[in-house]
Amino acid sequence: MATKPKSRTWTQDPEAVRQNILNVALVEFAERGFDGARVNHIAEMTSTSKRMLYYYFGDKVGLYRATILFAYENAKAMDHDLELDELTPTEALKQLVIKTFKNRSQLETFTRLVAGENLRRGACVQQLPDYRDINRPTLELIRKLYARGVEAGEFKTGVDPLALLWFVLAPATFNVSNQHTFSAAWGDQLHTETGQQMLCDMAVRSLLSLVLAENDNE
Amino acid sequence: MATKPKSRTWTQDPEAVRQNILNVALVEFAERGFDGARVNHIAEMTSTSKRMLYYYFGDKVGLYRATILFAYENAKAMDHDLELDELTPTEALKQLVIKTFKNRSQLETFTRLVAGENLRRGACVQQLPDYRDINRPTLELIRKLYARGVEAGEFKTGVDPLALLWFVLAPATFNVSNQHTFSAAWGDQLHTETGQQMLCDMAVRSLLSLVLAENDNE
DNA sequence: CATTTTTTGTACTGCGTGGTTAAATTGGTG
DNA sequence: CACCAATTTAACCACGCAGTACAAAAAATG
Repeated sequence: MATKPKSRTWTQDPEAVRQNILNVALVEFAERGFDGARVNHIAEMTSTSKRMLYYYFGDKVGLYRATILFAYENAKAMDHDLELDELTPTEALKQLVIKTFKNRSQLETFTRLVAGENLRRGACVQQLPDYRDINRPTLELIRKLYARGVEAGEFKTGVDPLALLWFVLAPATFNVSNQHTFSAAWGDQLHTETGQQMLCDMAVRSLLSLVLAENDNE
Repeated sequence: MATKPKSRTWTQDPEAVRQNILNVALVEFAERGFDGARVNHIAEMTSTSKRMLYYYFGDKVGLYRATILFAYENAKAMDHDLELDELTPTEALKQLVIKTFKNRSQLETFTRLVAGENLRRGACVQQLPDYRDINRPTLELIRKLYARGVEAGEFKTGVDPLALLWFVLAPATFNVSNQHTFSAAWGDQLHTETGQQMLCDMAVRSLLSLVLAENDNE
């Protein structure tokens, strides 16, 4: 596992320990939620001791806060591999929906963490000063993409980019964060390989229907 | 407040007590999640004592289970006031989306409870024998509606009713269960009166785009 | 009224929790 | 080595938690 600070320079150590703790905490908080998470359990899973959690993060809430930021950094790192600028607006939007949809199900941990934070009514993220900054690029991406589509005559005017973003996130998020009650209620056909393919495809089409100019096949 | 049997006659009313407990427990579980909920706190809010919680429901999990069933019963009661049979399929589907969307935001408590249960990976609902039965009518409703639409030539064929249901629930659910992180990230314009109106309208249009026959533009 | 059965209140318990105390260990520097 | 500051360990604590023991009071039954 994480090779413990047995090396010489202790100055670099704290960061490795911090990362180790955050990685473990992320899993625990995402798995059990803030209230369900146990500091003791997190401590046991790290390669350091409980005292170190408090040494570095103060208390449970402090650790939780740091974990959320950590999770967003991780998640945002994935966003960067989107290369949408070279595609036509329509194709780019399509890809964005698909990527988002697949990302969220890969990043189940992240999605669960966010769901948990919503259950807390965003108590934590509201107090993070740079939360908006973290998320700004996402909206900016869509805004530009939409503007490009309008300019190219592919998209109709008057659509709110924020609402567009909302409709990109909604299916992708719901797909993960409600899968269990949905499957339990009506079966898990939609959470098979082919089911997911279908949902993703439908998500694309339904979103495009909101932005495509009317005269598309005329 | 519920005038409890203080000194005099017992007024043997087990059912009322049960209901009272469930109402309080629903709020607590929805508010704080299973792990965050406190049996003591629930007890204090009822007009009876903690002992009765255990008398009627065994333990915390038992109470939670009963609460979930209770919440579903409450929620399903609202579903019944939909009178879709007299509308055209297209209009009926439209109304279904709108009603679902508005219902979910009214039933925030219910939605939060479900979100919490998903964080538990549906551990509870999976063990409820009649969970599927409870939810069956919802899918059945859509199935019939869709069949009616196909028959009337308004809907295209080959659409999975389950996926349709999924796309009815996704925006309505996301709207509630992710509102806090979304607002914190990009502002709350979408959660104002007009914003909600817009989202609801877009939800309708995007869903219809999935089912309407191609020859829609008269 | 005596007896049994059901419903409620009081007071408690054992344990796991978040958090802490205080000292030991380590590496760097003279 | 002596010394200091950064780090780690181990034992510890107060408290809140889910759950219970016990039985009084009300109803049901005779």
